[in-house]
Amino acid sequence: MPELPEVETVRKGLEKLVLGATIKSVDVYWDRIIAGSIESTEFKQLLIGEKITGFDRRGKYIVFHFKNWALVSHLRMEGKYEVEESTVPLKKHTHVVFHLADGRDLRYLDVRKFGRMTLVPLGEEYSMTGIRLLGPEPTKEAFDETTFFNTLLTKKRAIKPLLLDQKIVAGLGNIYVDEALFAAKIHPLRMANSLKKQEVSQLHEAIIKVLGDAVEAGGTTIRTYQNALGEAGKFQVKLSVYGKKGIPCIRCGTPIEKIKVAQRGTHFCPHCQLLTSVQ
DNA sequence: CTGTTCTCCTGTAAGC
DNA sequence: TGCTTACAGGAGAACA
Repeated sequence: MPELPEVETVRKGLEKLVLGATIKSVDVYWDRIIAGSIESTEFKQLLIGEKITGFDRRGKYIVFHFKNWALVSHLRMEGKYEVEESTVPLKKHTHVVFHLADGRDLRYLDVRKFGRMTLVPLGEEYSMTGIRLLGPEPTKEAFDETTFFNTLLTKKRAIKPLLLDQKIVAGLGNIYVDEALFAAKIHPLRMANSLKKQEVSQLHEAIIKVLGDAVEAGGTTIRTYQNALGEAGKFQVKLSVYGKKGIPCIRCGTPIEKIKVAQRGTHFCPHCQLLTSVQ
């Protein structure tokens, strides 16, 4: 599933392939993909003749910029964009097609139909629901360690679901949360307000590193992209715990365990990530 | 206000 | 072999 690194890779791919393109018409095959107050009928009308002037990203949201509008797109679990000549037959699970003036299509596909795109007047893209309440980007510059520590002190909740909440820090999903907690040697069920300053410091560093490394890995394959956006990068990222149930921990050899935390599959090393805080 | 559970979706894998 | 059931999960709504 796309988390921040994959979304950033998709953004770069879109920039490379369709920046400056003009939309000739739009087809929507699954109305619920189009969210917000502008519904699909109006959505299709308003985008006719609009030129894509830029692509931005905030957390896991991709923001298309037009002269008068912004299109905020969230891929959720399995959303993806593809660029094809408009003569190429549509694949199964194609829900939105932007026909471009140059004869190509920008197509949105999504097997589970969880993804959403919202059209808003230019200038309102960062104040809309979802994007407005996002925490800082997980970078050294934007993500302040002291603020993070102080926020965690006020939260009586397990650390994993808290990190999945995009209000604390933007961009983490189920995979990279497990990876960051493993890197910081913190058990996913530890109460946020029980974490010591040193642990929060390690976690802060791990989040920045895990996501940063993955962004870099995604970026290395960008040149190989032709039509599909955001797929190739995944192969470059090597994971330590996610999906490694039963496999020896790379640090201590103990088999990785899988449990459920807040309905999510959660992977951790029972030896490196102790629940009892004996530090 | 805070924290938890439910809901949306469909393909894949497991179970009988 | 073929049917049924469990599972995967981001984020917003509904609920406690």
